[in-house]
Amino acid sequence: MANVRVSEWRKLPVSLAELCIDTTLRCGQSFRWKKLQDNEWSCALHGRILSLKQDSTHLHYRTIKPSLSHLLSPPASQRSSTIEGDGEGEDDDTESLIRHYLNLGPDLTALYEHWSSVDPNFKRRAPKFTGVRILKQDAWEALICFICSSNNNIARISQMVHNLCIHYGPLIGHIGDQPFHDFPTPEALTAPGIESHLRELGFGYRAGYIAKTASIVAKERPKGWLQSLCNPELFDSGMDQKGLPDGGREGYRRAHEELLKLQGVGPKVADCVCLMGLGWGESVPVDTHVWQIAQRDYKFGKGKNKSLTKATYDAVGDHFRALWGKEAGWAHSVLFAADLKTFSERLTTKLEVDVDEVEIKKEDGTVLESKVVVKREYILDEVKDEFGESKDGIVLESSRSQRAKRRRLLV
DNA sequence: CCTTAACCTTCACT
DNA sequence: AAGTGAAGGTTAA
Repeated sequence: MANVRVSEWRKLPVSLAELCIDTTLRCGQSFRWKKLQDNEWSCALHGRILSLKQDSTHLHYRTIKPSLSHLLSPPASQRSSTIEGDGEGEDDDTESLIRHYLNLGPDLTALYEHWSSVDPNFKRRAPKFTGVRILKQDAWEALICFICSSNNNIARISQMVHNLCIHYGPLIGHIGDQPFHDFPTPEALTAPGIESHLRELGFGYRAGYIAKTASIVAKERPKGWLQSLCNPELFDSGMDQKGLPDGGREGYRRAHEELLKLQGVGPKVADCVCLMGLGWGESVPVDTHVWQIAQRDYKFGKGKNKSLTKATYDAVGDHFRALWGKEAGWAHSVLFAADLKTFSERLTTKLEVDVDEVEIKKEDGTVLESKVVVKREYILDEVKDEFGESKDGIVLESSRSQRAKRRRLLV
């Protein structure tokens, strides 16, 4: 196998309120992280495989880098293994990469407090979704990933992105037999015949969008064009709404406008790129989920804003910017996460556990089998308007699958 | 400016 | 078991 350098585990002090990787890496803002083993997340970034895990007080990380020294390395007989120990010294830039990518600067606890103080709905929904941090992803990767996201679900988006990386991105290394590729460059995605190939790979109509957008970015835009749309200012505590215009700052509006000129990029995708790739905190992507949240909790969907037209789209964003302030898109992502089916189990709190003994008998009363069945009762924690019918807030089954599981037990 | 239909594919649910 | 609808939408008419 290839020579690689595996670093030791290192750690940064981070509380779960400031960052919860299990939520942040699954909430649909990034699509390449893989959970390989016991709560260890890995992804290829900037020429290395970065692995993360966390406990209640620290974020732990390590890297696997391809070794350049194999060109002049001693014969295998003189080495104990192909894996060398912690090769990095003081020149390791991994910590700064992590701080940047995970956007560890902002005081998330303070931000949650602010959003809670101005919005009772946020205050009610957010407690079970703490530690949701907006990542600073590569803008090009975010652009292509969110082009893939149209009319799609997170599982398939992740599969499509994986396919992109496998076929067009550079191989960085392996963990076990799992290959890790970095995200392909715009140039790589202008390869001849890429559209039909992507169609074969199951991208559907998005194949054309990706091919066209890659071509525009690689050939019709100056180098560094996408990065030039970035928010230049460092994060300031950002809780002042002063100086935040209705439609957001000028730089944000310009970035959004520029992105709309690409293929397969509408208002929602452009906002995702602005928020997660370009650092514009006031960007509020309004998708079907957020539209439903806006109707359910913020009185949208009536009168002038009956359907999600462009005008309504802007009105929803403006409403949230006025309510939450400069980092409105961040607050929006917390509520979005709270609405994902992936996390729906968190909305139900175990109320009690009943243990029943069930006997299976023949007609004559002979006991064939006796087993213990655990019956769970759930109460919806202050959320009484979704996830199943609630009777006085009490729901006997949290989901259909729960019901099916129990039926299986009883048979 | 608003409204519709078409667009690829997968998967859970009926 | 085949059919339907929705999944972090965008485009063209």
